Amino acid sequence: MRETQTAAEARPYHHGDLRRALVDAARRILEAEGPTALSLRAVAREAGVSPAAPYHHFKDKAELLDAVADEGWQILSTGMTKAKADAEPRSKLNAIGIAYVCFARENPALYRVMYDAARDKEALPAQMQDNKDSAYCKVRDTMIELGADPAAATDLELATTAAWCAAHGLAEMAGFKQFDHLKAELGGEVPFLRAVLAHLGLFPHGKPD
Amino acid sequence: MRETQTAAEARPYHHGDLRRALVDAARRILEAEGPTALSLRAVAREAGVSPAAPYHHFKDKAELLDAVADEGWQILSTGMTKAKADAEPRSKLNAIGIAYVCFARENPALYRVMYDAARDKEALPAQMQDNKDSAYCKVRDTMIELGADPAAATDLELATTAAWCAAHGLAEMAGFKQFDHLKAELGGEVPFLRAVLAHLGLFPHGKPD
DNA sequence: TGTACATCAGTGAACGCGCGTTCACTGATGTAC
DNA sequence: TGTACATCAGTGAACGCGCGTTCACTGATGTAC
Repeated sequence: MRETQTAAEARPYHHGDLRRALVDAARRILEAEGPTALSLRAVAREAGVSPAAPYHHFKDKAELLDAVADEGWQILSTGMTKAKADAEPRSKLNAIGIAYVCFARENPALYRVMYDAARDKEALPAQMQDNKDSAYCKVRDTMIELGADPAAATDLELATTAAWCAAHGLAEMAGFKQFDHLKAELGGEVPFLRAVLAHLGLFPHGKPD
Repeated sequence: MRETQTAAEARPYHHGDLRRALVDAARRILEAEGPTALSLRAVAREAGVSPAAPYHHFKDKAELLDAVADEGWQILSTGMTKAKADAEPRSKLNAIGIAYVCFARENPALYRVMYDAARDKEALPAQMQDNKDSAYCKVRDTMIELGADPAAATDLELATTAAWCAAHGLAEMAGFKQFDHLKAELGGEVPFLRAVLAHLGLFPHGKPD
């Protein structure tokens, strides 16, 4: 398996799949040192190539970051799909919400890169609204399954947006120390997340747990 | 009025209130060029002093940023107080929420600095939980006024947190192009914000408008 | 009221740093015949 | 199957840049006598 290769490891002159290796290296840096450490040079270093090598695979730094962000959205989408499949019908939306927030909490640096990339374009990635499998459509379709009226298009979009906002807000806030005592009181981070989402009304949960 | 002075303007060797001028300069840069342009040197330049001058007033860059963030929290708090005072009793919470989101949307760069500073400390500013006049306490107290049980401490905190998350999430999402058609359909940005908050259930509104 | 002097709040030059990007190059690969 | 050659994917040195911070300094201020 090549994707966990580190800088010093021997490799032929031609890499084979440097593009892939660079994205992986970027994710390793994100996890270990956070978003501020994510420079093109650092990524090349981590992948064990010269600072110029990435330019054969990405036009510039932004394009690399876009690729990293893209992968993040895919992973998130997969996690949401799985969470939905595993949940009982009535708690599907709740499960998706928890999966979303947990992804953000487990990959905070990656999550930030995803949103920063989106902010630069002033748009969330196109796959969100168009792609049938996108995270956005998953939330919307689940709302319909739970009884939302698919004919009331504006209302449905507003509800989906509201749910997304709530999850995003919670994802960004959940790390603050202010909430440590609440987490302790409720028995952990996930119960805390569930409790906050429950207060947001949008996330009905069937039988708890 | 000194606070709008620009770099070239004549001024005596001793500035008078350089600390104030630096914070103002930082805010001008934020508004004009965004958070990535906010370097210590740029702030000094904008204030019309040498790059070393700020060090007589701030230990380092982070301390200047903290001061900027602090001012942001104060302005936000003031805006929320005013919004609450102006609203009818039953729509006070809704008014506070709108004021919060509008502040963030009108000062996006400042808002980001505020949260980045908080993230670095892994805590929202102390004034939030302790200070009777803080934004956090304002939301909580308003919830009590609207009928929340002040004896159910955990539940009250969860509800306040949920409201905060929703507002923060909306504040960060509202700028994306995806929502342009919703804003158009609903007649502007503020109606859109109201509609999303309404879906979040936490923000009861008395008579609309 | 004047003067000596400590203190304060600036200056401007310099430091080392890591960054994104470009360039001329070279080693490896694969295709045409 | 062997060879010529175009193309691809690397190298490594160099570019200019702006950054945060430090330093020895100096001009202005205010206080003690």
